[in-house]
Order: sequence, then structure tokens, then C-alpha cells
Amino acid sequence: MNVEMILKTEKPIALESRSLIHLILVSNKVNEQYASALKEYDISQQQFNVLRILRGQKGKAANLQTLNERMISKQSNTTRLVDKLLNKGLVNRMVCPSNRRKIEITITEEGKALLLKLDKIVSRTEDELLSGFSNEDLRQLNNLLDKF
Amino acid sequence: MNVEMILKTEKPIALESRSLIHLILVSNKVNEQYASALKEYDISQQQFNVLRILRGQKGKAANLQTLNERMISKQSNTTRLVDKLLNKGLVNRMVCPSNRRKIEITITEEGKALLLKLDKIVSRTEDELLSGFSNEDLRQLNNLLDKF
DNA sequence: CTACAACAATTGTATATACAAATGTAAGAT
DNA sequence: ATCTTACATTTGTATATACAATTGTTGTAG
Repeated sequence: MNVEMILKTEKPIALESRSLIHLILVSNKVNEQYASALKEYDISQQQFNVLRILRGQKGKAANLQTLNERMISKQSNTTRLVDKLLNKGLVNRMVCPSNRRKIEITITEEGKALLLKLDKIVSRTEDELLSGFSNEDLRQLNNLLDKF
Repeated sequence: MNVEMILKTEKPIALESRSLIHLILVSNKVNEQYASALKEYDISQQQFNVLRILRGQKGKAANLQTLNERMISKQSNTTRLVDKLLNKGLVNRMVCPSNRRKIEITITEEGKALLLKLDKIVSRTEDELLSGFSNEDLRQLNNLLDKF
């Protein structure tokens, strides 16, 4: 990926700035690829993310707060995001009987079925994005990212 | 940075998925740090980015297309973004005399003065973000990011 | 010169996000 | 029981972004 095009705009770019901008550029690219892969099914990345979290619950419900904590992108509109999924019939929602402040969300069969399709195209996208990487590269990358 | 919290949601996460999600999480964190550092001056990251591009032009004007190409985040609202900077008096804008389709943007003295202040706080933010990194780490990171 | 395609920027619209304020519920203190 | 505080979600609002359609300009083929 060509980061030089951007970085040439300021001549003596410190190694630090370069790394961070580079990181953001790559992340944007990755996000775009995910988004474009999911677009066919009218699912945003965040929605996909929530569906995967729910599937990971194996039947147990997740309340909005839990979703919020585990979502890739930070706190904001979990309510509205779940509304969208609800309208599509991909999740169920019920007030928690033991604590009526909480709202419990579960994935529907329809949601699971959709996820199965999405898994395939997402993993194809990931393969493409990482075609230049060996397993050793990936381990190294993870180690470096852990330092943040 | 704790990626496990998110990743525990799906049990057998492939190394590839893990790396990409990890990357996005880190990038989000970096973006948040930049945003919060710039917030004090009511400048968004994209606005900061454009100002830096303009400064890098050393007096030469940049048209909207050029800005667009060099902006960190992809094509969208360069017109509106520049409008904001214009309202703040940080840039000038004039129709290109040789090709009236183009709009030429330059940074004002006020814009340059602001950038000088921003440079300081941004570089402090970068230092914090990368405090765990040696120069060798940064080089490695850049090499890996280049593989995308 | 006119018609047409390509170009550069702008506008419209729908959706997404950040952030603060408001609503409704639960728990604890007096 | 009442008051206060904390909790969980929802709503409002301003801003940001994606994407398509539109406007105005230039270049070119006939």
C-alpha cells in the first residue's frame, strides 16, 4: 500500500507520525473492504459485528451494555443499531424480567442463517487483504499491535 | 491493548481475523486520541490533515482534487470540509484563473499559526501512543503495514 | 459554431457517529 | 414510605460520511 503519496505532503515526517498515519490508512482500507463485502447484504460492519457477538453467546442473551463493550467501534448508538437488526428480523429483543432496566438481545434463526453466508464472503475478503502475509508476519503484527 | 475482550466472543478465531480486528481496534484508539487532542482547538482530524497538506505545498495552492487524493480518509465532502476551514479563516479559496473548474486552496497565516500549536500537542499524543515502541519496532510495523 | 463527452466541484439525501440530556428503573439511606 | 443516587437505555441534536445526481466549465469531433 502506498503511504508515500500521503506522506510526501510534509517533508521531514518523523518515524512515529509515519507509523501512525500508515496504520490509519491501512485500517481505513481494511474497513472499506469489509464494508464493500457486506454491502451486498445491506449489513454494516457494526451490524455484522453485533450479530457475531450474539452468535458467540450461544443462546444466552446479551444486554445493550455488553454489546456496547464488545463492539469494535465505541459507545454511541447501540439502541439504534439494534433497532435496525430488529427491523430486519435478525435479532429478538425483550426486557429483562429480573431487571427491567436491561434489554436482552438474542440472534434469530434468520440472523444465524445470514451469518453463515456472511462468514464466507468475509473470510474471502480477509484472505485477499492478507494475501501478502505469512503466518509469521501475522504473529509479528499481532505482537506489535499488542504494544499499543 | 486488550483485544481478547472482543475476540472472546467467537471461539475459534482465525489468526487472520484476529489480526484484522486487532488492527482496526488499534486504529480506532489512535483516531480517538488524535481527535481528543485536537478537540481543544475545535479541529477535526480531517481538517488538521488538510491544513498539513496545504502547509506542505509551501505556498503553492492545492485544488480540491489534490486534497481529496491526499486526505487520509477517502473521497466525500472535501468541499464542505474546506468550507469549515474557510469560515474559521484558516484557508483561502479562489477559482483557478486558467481553468475555472478548479478551486485553489491555500493556507492563511492564521492557519499556519494554528498548525504550530497543533504540532506540539499532536506530537505529544504520538509520543504517548508509541511509548511502548522502540525504533526497531516502528520499522517492523511499517514493513508489515507495507504488505497491505 | 454546435453538440457531446469529460472534468471539477457542489448539492441533496440517507445513514452513521459523537455527545449530552432525558426517561424509566432499582437499590440504599433515613 | 420517601428521597436520593446510580444504573440502563433512549432520545435529541449537531456533525460527519457515503454515494448519487447536478451544475458549470473545458476540450474536441464533426
